[in-house]
Amino acid sequence: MPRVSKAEAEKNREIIEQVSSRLFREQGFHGISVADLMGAAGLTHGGFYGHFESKDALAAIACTRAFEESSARWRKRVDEAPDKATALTGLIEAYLSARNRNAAGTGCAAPALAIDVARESDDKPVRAAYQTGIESLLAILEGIQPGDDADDRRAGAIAQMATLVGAIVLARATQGTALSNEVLAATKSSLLAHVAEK
Amino acid sequence: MPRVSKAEAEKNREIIEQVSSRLFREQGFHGISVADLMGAAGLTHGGFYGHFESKDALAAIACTRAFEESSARWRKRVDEAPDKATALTGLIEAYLSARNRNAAGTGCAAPALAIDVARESDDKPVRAAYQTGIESLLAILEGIQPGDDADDRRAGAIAQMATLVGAIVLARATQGTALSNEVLAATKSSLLAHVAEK
DNA sequence: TGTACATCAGTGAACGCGCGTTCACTGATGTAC
DNA sequence: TGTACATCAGTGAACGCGCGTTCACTGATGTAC
Repeated sequence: MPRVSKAEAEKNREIIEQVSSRLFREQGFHGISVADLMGAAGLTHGGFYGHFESKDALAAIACTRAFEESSARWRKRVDEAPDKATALTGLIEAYLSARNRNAAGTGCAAPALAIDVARESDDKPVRAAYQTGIESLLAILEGIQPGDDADDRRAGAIAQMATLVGAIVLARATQGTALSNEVLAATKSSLLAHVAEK
Repeated sequence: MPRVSKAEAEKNREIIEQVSSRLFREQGFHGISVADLMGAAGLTHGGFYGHFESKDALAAIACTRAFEESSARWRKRVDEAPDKATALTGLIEAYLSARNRNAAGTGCAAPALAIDVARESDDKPVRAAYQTGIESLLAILEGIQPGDDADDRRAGAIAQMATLVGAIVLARATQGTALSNEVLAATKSSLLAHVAEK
């Protein structure tokens, strides 16, 4: 069924991006092919280059979308919380849940794409997209840190981010073992204790 | 030059494993080919299956070796330190250095292979190798934690491990930017402050 | 509003390429006498 | 110690396959009149 309406073509592009954002997080940039991505979007592979310049270009777009998803979810949580401390503890608990560990495709982009991005060469567009994404998550975390000193809040947010990302990465690598649950539990209680102290 | 002596063949196998351990950490299990691994070891690709059953089998061996390298380095540091507290702070500082971030191939296997391992299916031999490796690093970290309660020491070691791994993963994904250095610095001072409190 | 036709979103075959793995072959090693 | 020969570590061509990307083609869409 060739020559679809302009509105439908735009919808198709939207679906490709959405599906890619999920599948790249699950399987990595090189773990899923253009043909599989297009197939998951209900299309055939040939039409891909009508929508995107290259697979690399789509990777950057998908990376940006994945971070936007996470940012929106974080921001919503912060807005709905009665105060900053509640927002922070709620965010930590949700992040370090079995649910988030088990669903790399719909979970935070930071742990899901980190190593893929690290292995891409500096000029690949996905690197800039990743950095922008991390900064936007950090900005939210900074906003709910305790304390008056902005530098301290940023440093605290960065350290928390590292812990959250590391815990998910380790829990996923050991998924299915007792250690995996232990990682989530121990990290969660450490972070929450640290927050409670302040 | 076919039919090399038995001793030389064993040395070749050793070189392949060593080179693979480095290159897998740098580029991931699927980021480097059998032919490239053999080439890096000074051989041609055809001889590979005389040494290993499959690329997956080598991945598990290389993963184990990479963790053994890290464990040996950690243990040496602990043995040479005047006390546990010094060992722990020294280990944290070395781990979160630009040097370690820049050298994925010779650095700790935990952050380098985590996402690769997470994406392998459960029955792949590399998953067990990764878990064993993590446990051996955790055992060392547990041994230099402050406090009398063994459960607390284990939980503390796990949380520290998550933070160390997350910081390196994030620093590598943002390598070349100011944020990358910021991640190392902020995480280091957070961990060291936390240790000093105890 | 209806007709004629240019546009172009999507199709599927094809491109060159690199992958993991296999295999017939080579010739030095290791062994039996 | 020397000789004859079986062994087998390493070579390089070849296998089937999947990859990212290109392209001639199709036929509904969108537009000019």
